[in-house]
Amino acid sequence: MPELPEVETVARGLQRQIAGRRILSVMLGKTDFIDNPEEIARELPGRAIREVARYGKFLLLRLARKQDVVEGAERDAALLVHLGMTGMLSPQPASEPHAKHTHVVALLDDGRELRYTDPRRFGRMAFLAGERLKEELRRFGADPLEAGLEEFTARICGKRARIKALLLDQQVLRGVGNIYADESLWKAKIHPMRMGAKLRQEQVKKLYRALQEILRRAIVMRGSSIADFLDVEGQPGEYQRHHRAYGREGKPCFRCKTRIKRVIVAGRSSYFCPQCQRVPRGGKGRVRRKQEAGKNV
DNA sequence: CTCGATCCCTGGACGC
DNA sequence: TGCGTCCAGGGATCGA
Repeated sequence: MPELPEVETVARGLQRQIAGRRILSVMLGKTDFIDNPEEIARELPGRAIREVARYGKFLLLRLARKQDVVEGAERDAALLVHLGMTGMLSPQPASEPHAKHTHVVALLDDGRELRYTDPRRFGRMAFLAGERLKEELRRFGADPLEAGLEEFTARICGKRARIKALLLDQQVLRGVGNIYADESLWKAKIHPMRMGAKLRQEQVKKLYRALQEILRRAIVMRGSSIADFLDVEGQPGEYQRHHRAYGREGKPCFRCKTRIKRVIVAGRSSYFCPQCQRVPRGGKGRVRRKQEAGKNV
């Protein structure tokens, strides 16, 4: 499940491997996860990949303009790739057989192919340029590694939603997913159902630091490989060994030995320590009472 | 504004 | 062994 550290890992690998290469041709398989397949097929061939960067959970392949376009001043063209749950983007020798679920193949000018494989097709791919690209990027919130404490605080405290939902909301912060949300909440000792706006400044600061530290460490360890994440070279990440909450239901908390619990918050599994991360006073209970009161059989 | 529900999709886990 | 069923999960969308 590629989140910020996994996508950063892939972006760095691609930057090393394919920056400067030119795309010669494109072959498409299933295209239901692509915004506009015809545009991809038309726009990619002839363009050089200037740079590969991460934007939230997106890979941003910044493309040079086509050789034969003299005017038109089409600046900033990019291929946006979201890996979804099971997406993978990696350059391989053209001689290598295509893996199952390979949906996009771009032949590069060094004889390799940049291949996108994605069994579940929860990913997304789009070619965007100029104003459309800017517009798309504007939709997302701050990068948690770039935001200062002040901006982080404003974003977390400015909305009335549960902290878990806020961390997962890409318009609040871009790049955080289920794993790193749970891990940072565990580290900061905050219950996932707490209302973001009701956190004390001290807790917000703790969360901010926990999130940054965890993301940085995870990047160093090339992300978390749970089911099938592999980097560009086909290597799994190592950070899953350092998970303290995510996926540890029923196992002892690393701090207090209490069994880790799992609840659904914002529609997602949320793992937390019921001892270290206390339920907000009245939070859960009040909601339940309200629901029961409204229901009359 | 915020919430839950639903859908997308496939492979893996599980039960018989 | 093999089949069916259930589930995970990021994000879009819709109705409450």
